[in-house]
Amino acid sequence: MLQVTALSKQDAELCPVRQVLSKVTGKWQVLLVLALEDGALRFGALKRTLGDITQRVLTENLRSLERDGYVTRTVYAGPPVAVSYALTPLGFQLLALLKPLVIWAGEKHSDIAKSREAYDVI
Amino acid sequence: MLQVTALSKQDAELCPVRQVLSKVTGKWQVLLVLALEDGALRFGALKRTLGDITQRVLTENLRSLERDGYVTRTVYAGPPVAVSYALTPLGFQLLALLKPLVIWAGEKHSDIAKSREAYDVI
DNA sequence: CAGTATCCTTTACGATACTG
DNA sequence: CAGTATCGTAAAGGATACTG
Repeated sequence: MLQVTALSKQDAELCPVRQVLSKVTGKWQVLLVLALEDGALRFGALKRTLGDITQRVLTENLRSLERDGYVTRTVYAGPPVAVSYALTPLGFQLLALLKPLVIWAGEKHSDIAKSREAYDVI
Repeated sequence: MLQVTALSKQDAELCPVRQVLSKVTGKWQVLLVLALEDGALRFGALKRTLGDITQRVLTENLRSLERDGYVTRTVYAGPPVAVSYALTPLGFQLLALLKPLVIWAGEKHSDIAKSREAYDVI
C-alpha cells in the first residue's frame, strides 16, 4: 500500500504523494488543466475561460502548475506581449486522471444533491 | 463540454460540478476514502490510520463525506459506544477515480520534485 | 470511545489599483 | 497584455480542553 497515511506530523509534511496532491486539488488547478485540454491558451483567454478567477489567483495557480511541470509558459515579445500556457506531457497525464473525475461529478451531482437534502432534514 | 468554466460569479457558486469537486478535493477527503478502501473502520482506527489529523477535523470531514453519500456512519450502542464508517457504492466509485490519481502521484513525485528544483533555481 | 467547544493560525481566495 | 502590489475576507485546519 502507498504510504500516505499513518504518518507522524513531521513525516506528513514530507510525504511526497501528499505534496503532489496538494498542488492539484485546489479550487482552480483542476479547472485550469481542463481548460488547456484542447491546446495552448493565452493568459487573457484563460481568464475569460475560467470566468470568475482573479488575475492574481490565476497567476499564482499557473506558476504552481508550471513549477510542478504540468504547464509550460511561453512569452512572445511584443508590444503587446503575449504569454501562452500549454499542458506538458505530464500535464496531459494529469488531465487524463482528472477528467474522469469531473465527468463523474457531472453525472452524479443530482444524486449527491439529494443525499445532502436527505442529510440536512435530519 | 461540461459547463464548469466561463461562468459568472453567481453561476460558479451554483455550478453542481464544482460543488461536488470542492467536497472531495480537500486535504483529508482523498486520504479518508483511501483509508476505507478495505472495509469499515471505527473513528479511532481512522484517526490512527490518518496519523496526523485532529479529532475535530476528522469529524468535520467524515460528516461531509456522509452528507454527500460517500460514507455511512453506524453507531453501536455501548458503553463504550462504537461508531463505524464505511464506503457506500458511491464512495467506492469515488475511490475508483481517486486511487489512480494517488498511485500516479506516487510514481511521478520525483519527476515533479525535480521540476520544482529546476524552477526554483531560476 | 467518539465526539463538542473554544480559540488561534494559516492558507486560499477576492477586490482594487497600478505598471513595463 | 500580462502581470505585480497591497489590502482585506473567509474557509480550512491545528491545539487543547472538556463530556455523555
